[in-house]
Amino acid sequence: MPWQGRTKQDVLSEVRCAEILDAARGVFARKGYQAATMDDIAAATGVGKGTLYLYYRSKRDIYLAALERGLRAVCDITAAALDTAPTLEEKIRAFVLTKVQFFDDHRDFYRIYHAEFGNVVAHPSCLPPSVKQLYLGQVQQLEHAIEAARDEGRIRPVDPGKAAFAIFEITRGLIARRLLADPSLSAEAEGAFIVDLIWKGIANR
Amino acid sequence: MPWQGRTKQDVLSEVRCAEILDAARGVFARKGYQAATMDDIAAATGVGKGTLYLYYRSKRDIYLAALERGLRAVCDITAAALDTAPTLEEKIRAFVLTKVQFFDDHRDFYRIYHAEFGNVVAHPSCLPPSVKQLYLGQVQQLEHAIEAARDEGRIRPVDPGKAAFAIFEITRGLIARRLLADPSLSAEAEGAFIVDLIWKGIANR
Amino acid sequence: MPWQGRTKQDVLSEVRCAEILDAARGVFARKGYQAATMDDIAAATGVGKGTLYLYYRSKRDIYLAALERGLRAVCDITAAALDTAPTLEEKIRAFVLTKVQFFDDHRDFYRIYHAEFGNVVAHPSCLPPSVKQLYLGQVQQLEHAIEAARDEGRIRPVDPGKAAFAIFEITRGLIARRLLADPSLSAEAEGAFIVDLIWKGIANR
Amino acid sequence: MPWQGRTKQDVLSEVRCAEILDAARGVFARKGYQAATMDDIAAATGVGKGTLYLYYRSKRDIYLAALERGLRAVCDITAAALDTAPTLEEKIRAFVLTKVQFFDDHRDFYRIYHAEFGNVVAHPSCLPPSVKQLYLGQVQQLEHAIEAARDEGRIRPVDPGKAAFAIFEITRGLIARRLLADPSLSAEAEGAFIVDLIWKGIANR
DNA sequence: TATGAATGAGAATTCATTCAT
DNA sequence: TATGAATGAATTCTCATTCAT
Repeated sequence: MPWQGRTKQDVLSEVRCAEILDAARGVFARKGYQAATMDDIAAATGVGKGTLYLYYRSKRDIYLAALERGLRAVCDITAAALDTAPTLEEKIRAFVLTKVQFFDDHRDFYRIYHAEFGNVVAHPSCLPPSVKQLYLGQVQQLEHAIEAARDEGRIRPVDPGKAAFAIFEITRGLIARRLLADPSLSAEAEGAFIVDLIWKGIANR
Repeated sequence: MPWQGRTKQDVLSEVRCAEILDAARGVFARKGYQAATMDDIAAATGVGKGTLYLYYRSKRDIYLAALERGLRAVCDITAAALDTAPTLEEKIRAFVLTKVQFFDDHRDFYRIYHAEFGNVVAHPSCLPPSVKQLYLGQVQQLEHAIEAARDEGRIRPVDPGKAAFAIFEITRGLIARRLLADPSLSAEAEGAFIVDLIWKGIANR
Repeated sequence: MPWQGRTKQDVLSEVRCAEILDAARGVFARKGYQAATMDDIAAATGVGKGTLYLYYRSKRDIYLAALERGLRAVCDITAAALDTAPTLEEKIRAFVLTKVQFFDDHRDFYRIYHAEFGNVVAHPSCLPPSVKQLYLGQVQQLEHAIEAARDEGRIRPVDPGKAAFAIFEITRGLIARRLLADPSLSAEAEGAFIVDLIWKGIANR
Repeated sequence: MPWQGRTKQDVLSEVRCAEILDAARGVFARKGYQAATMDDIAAATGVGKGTLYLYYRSKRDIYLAALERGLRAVCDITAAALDTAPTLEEKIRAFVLTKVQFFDDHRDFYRIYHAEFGNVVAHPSCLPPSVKQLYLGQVQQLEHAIEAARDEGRIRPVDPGKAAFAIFEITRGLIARRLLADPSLSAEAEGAFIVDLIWKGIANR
C-alpha cells in the first residue's frame, strides 16, 4: 500500500472541511445565503467562529465549496447512471430517476443548488468556472447520449443539445415540484412520464 | 361618466407607485435583492428615500410589488396568446413565442423573476399567495388547453398537468439560455423546436 | 452681503464635521489611533455611530481630517507670527513662543500631531500629500526667513534649510518635554534659551 | 573559569530570546506594532507561534524587549563615543556621528525607536521605567559633558540640560530626515554642521 | 520544550427604517 | 406630502492567546 504523501494533518484537515461543508449546507438551505451567518455555520459545525476561517477564506468560499461538493456528487451519480444504461431510452429514464432520487435524499442541498442556478441567469459572472462547468456537464452527458443515438439512426434527427436541455429542464422542474409538494408520486412513475413524453410526444399517433 | 370613487389623490398615488416599481425593477435586476439599497431605489425613482415609505411599508414590499406587477403582465400576455390560438399545437407555439418575446423585451424583469422563482423552492413560504397563484396560473392556462385537447381526443391521453409543466419548464430554460448567451436563434425557431419535440417526441417513427 | 452659495445645509454639515473632529481629536489623543473605536468617537460627539459615516468615509478619514484641521491652525498661527516679527531674531523667538503657546492650549492635539509625525518616518507613504505639505511648510517658513537674513548679511552664511530644521526640532522637543513634565518654565524663558542658543552657540566668546 | 550559575538551558534560552527579538524587530519595523502579528513574528523567527509564549508573555512584551535591546545598544555606543572624545566639541561631534552611523546601520530599528518615542508623549505611561531611563540616559550623557565643560569655563554658562536636549533633538531630526530622503550628505558633513551651529550659533560675529 | 489548531472578544462598516421639519 | 439626516442592530472577519498533544 503506497504512502500517498498525505499526513495525518491532511486527513484531519479534510475531515474538518467536510464537517464544515455539511453543516453549512444545512444552514444555507434553511436560511439562504444572505441570511446565513458565520455564527450559524460555526454553531452548526460545532466549532468556534474563528475556526471556519482556518479552513475557508470567507463565507462565500464556504458557500461555493458546499455547492461544488454537492454538484460533483450529482454529476458523478448521473454520469454513472448514463454509463450503465444500454439504450437511450434507458439512459433518459436513468438520468431522471437518479437525479430525482438524489435530491429526494439531499433535500437541503437542492435548496442551494436551485437557488444558485436560478441566479446564474441574474448574475452570470458570480460563479467560478469550475462550478459552472460541473453544472453544464450534466447537460453534456445527456447530449452525447442523444447525439450517439441520432447518429446511429435510432431516433429522429433532432438537435441533441436542445433535446438534452429540454430533458434537463423538465427534470429540474419535476424535482422542484416534489420538494414543494410532498413527493406524491413515485420517482418511477414521474420518470416514466417524462421518458414517455420525450419519446413519443403528445400527438395522437 | 361614472364617478369611480377615485380622487385625484388616488390617481397620483397610483402613478407614483408605478414609478417606484419601474425604477425598483431596474435596480433589483442590476444588483439583486440584497445588494439593492433603498437609496438606490430612491435615486432611480427620483424621489427622497423617505417618500418610498409613504407608498410601501418596506424594501421587501417594493420587491414583491415589482415582482407581482411584472408577473401579472406575463400572465395577461400569455393568457391572451393562448386564447387567440385555435389549436393546441398553435397554443403551445403561441405560449412559447409570447413568453420568449416578453422576456426579450423585459430582460431586467427576467432577472428578478427567475431569481425569485428559483428560490420558491428554497423558501416556499416567503412569497404571498397572490404571487404564487399568478406564477402557477401560467401552468394552469396551458393545462386547461391540453386537457381540452385530450378530452376531445386530439392528442394522446397524457396527464395534462405534467405535460403543461414540462412545456412550462422547457420554455423557462430556453428563456434563461437566451439571456445568458446572446439570443442566437430566432424566437420562432426555438419555439418551433419545442413544439416539434413536445408534439412528436424524439422516437423514430 | 453676497450670497455665498452656501445653503443652510452646508453650514449645518460643516458644524457637524467640526463637532466630530473636535470630539475625535480628544479620543485619538487619549487612546491613540488604533485603540480609539468608532463607538468612542460617536459617544464623544454625542451622535450615533452611523452618523459618523454620513460625514466621513472611514475612521482613518476622521483621523486625517482631525490631523489636518489642527495642523492648519498651527501653520496659520506660526506663519502669522513670523510675518509680524521684524528681525530674524524676533522671528525665531516668535516661532518658538507661538508654537509652545499653541500646544500648551491644545495639549490633546499635540498627542496626535507628535504621534503621527513620529510615524512619518516609519511609514512615509501613509499620509496624504496635503498633510505632509502642511507639516513641512512650517520648516519652510523659517527657512525663508533665515535665507533672507543670510542674503542680507545679517547672519553667518549657514545653510538655511538645516538651520531651520534644527530650530524646528528643538522646538518640537521642547514642546514634548513640557507636555510630559508640567510646563515648569515659562514659555518666554524657554523661547529665550533657544534663541540665545541658536544665535550665539555655546562657545566661549 | 567561574561557574556563573548559568546552565546550558539558560544559554539556549537566551539565544532563543535574541533570535525572537531580532526577527521581531524586522517585523515591527516593516509593519508597525499593530499590523505585526504573532504569526509574522513566529514565521520570521522560524519557530511555532506557541513557542513565542514560552519566552515572552505577550506581543507587547516582545515589542518592549526588542525596543530595550536596541536602545541599550544605542546607549552603549554613544556612551563609549562620548567617553573617548577629549573635548566637548569632539564629544558633540562624536555623539552626532555615532548615532547617525548606528541608525544608518540599523534602519529597521530606527522605525521602531522613532515611532515609539514619538508616542512617549502621547502615552507616557505605556513604557516601563527601564526603557524610559535608557532613552533619557542618552541626554544625560551629553548633559554631564556639557556641565563639566561649563564648570571648567570652557563654554558659555548655558543650562546643560537644555543644551543637551537641543543637541539630542537636532540629531534625532537629522536621522529622521536621512531615513526619509536618501542619506544625501555624508554623516560627517551633517555632524560638522550641527557642531558648528551649536558651537557658534548663527549670529554674525 | 515545541507546536499550531482552536477560540471568541472585538471592531469597522452597512443600511433599512424612523421622524422632525 | 416629501425629505434625508440620524440611528444602531447586525455582520464579517482578525488575531492574541491558550492548551492538548
